[in-house]
Amino acid sequence: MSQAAMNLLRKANIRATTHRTAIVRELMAAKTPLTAEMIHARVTGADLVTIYRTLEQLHKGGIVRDVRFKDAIIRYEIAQDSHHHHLVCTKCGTIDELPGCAVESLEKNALEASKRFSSVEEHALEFFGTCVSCAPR
Amino acid sequence: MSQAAMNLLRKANIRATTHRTAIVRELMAAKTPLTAEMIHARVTGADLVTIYRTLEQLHKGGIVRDVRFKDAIIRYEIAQDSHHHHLVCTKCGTIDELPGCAVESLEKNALEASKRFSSVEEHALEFFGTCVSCAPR
DNA sequence: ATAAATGCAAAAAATTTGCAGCCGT
DNA sequence: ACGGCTGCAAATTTTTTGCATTTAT
Repeated sequence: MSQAAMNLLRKANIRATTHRTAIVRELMAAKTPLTAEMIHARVTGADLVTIYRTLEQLHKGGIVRDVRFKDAIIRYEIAQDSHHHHLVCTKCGTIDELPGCAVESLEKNALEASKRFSSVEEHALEFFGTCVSCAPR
Repeated sequence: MSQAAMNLLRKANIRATTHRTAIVRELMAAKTPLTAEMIHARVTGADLVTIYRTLEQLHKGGIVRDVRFKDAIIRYEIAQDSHHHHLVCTKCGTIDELPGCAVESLEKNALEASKRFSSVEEHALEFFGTCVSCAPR
């Protein structure tokens, strides 16, 4: 359980303290990306500042990646999970994780289309729609 | 010049005041999405609050769309411009606008892959890389 | 003992809200 | 005059920074 979280931390040369391990554990257990506030609510005892500082380190260490939806709040998810995208309900916020990603070729196209860039390393793709419970019928 | 801006506003039933017209004019002239702060710097006399309130209305009225990059700042661009995506330099922030979009089919795939959604109305796709001036050589 | 980790308080940055006055129709 | 538009001040929200204390190696 926590063992996997600790391994991730050690691999990134980040000391596996109690708080950090708990934070990574929550991220691993989550089915959707989490905000700092959400993690704070799930990890008792850790100050919100610690959450932010830990997330920053996890991000630099490549343990988590950041996700942006329509609000201006940063969400995080475990980066080791296979690269994927999300589908977000614009009414209730329900989040679905989509399997796989077919953007690789688009990434190549993007680079070819731009005269001013020499490489594309990353992309962010999110879908917004209406989930079945919010759909009018 | 401002005529086009006023037309856009009228079409959305938003009163074409001096500030609003100037805000839309700046957005139309910009080659990249603008933040509220950037617009504030370009439209003299208008309070930053007015910029925010205007952008909210423009967004609701379908005149602008919002764009998110890696920071937590909301950017806006004219929505009537053909749907496209951006390539952003992670080092210096240079922004390139990419022509066209081939995500339509992915959108269909997204919907098919999700059991909990009944429609996909929108997507956000941004590419992050390194521009030629930032590339090591 | 040395460097890192944490909490608390405060600051900063982005955005929103309340309210009173102004302005156009 | 009426309702919408705006500015100013203040509040909120999210995130960052400073500093002193605790903790781990």
